[in-house]
Amino acid sequence: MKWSELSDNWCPVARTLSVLGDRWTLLILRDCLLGLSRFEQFAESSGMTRHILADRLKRLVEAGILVRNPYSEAPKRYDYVLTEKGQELAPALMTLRDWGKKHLPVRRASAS
Amino acid sequence: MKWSELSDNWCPVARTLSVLGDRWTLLILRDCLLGLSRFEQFAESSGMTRHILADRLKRLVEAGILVRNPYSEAPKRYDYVLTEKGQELAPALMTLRDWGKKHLPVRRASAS
DNA sequence: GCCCCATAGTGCTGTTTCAGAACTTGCTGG
DNA sequence: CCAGCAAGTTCTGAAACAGCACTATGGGGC
Repeated sequence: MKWSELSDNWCPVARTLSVLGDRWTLLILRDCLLGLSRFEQFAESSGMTRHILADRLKRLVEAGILVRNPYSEAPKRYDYVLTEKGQELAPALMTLRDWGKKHLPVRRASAS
Repeated sequence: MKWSELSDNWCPVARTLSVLGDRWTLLILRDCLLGLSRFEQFAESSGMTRHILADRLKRLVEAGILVRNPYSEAPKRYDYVLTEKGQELAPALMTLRDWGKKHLPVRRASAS
C-alpha cells in the first residue's frame, strides 16, 4: 500500500499519520511549539536537510497546520507559525515526550 | 543528520521518534492495541509490505516494546504482544487519534 | 507417500525518498 | 563591488520502500 493512500483510511490514527507520520514532521512541530518559526532555525535545531525541510514545511502549510507568513518585504522572507489546528497537536507531542522521558533515558552521563 | 543519530538527542520527543517515528511503526502499535498479534494480521490490517513488517517487528522487539512469543511449538509460530512499555504508548496513540478525528474527517460520504 | 494449505518470514527488482553539499536569489551594509 | 544573510532549489549517490515470488515447517486429506 502506498503511504499517500492512508489519507482516506477508516482509522483516524492512520489519517493522522498520513500527514505527520514521516521521519521529520513531528520534529518540526516540536520546534514550532518551542517557539521557532524560521527556516534556518528549523534546519539548525532538527539537523534535517534543507531539502526535506522545505518539502515538509510546504506540506504542513497545505495541511493547514502551519501558515507561511511574510515577516519582511524588502528581501522577501517568510516564517512559519502554527495554526490553531497545529497547536492542538501539542498534547500529542507531550505524550510522546513523556513516554520518551520515561522509557528512553539519555545514554550520555550528563543528565538533562 | 542520520535518523539513527536521534537516539542520543537531548530531546525526549526526538528520542521517541527515533524508535517509532517512521512511516509504519505507529500503525503496528495501533493494531497491537486493537488486539492483533500475528504477522498475517498486521500485514492485512495495515497494508504494509511483509518485508517492512518483519523489519519493524524486529526493531520493536529490540526496543522492548513488543515481545516475540511462541504460541505454537509444532510448526514453530510466533506472535507479538505489547510489553508494559509498549502499552504505555496507548495515550500517545489516543491523542493522535483524537486529533485525526477532529481535524482529518474522512472524505467519503459514508460517515463513520 | 503425495499434494495442498497455513504461517512466518526472506529474496529479488525497480521505484521513491532521503542525505549532503553546492548553488540561486534578493537585498543590506561596508 | 564584494561579503553576508535568509530562504530556498538543484544535483548526485545512498537508503528505504512496494510488490511479488519464494522458502521453511508442519498438518490434514486421500
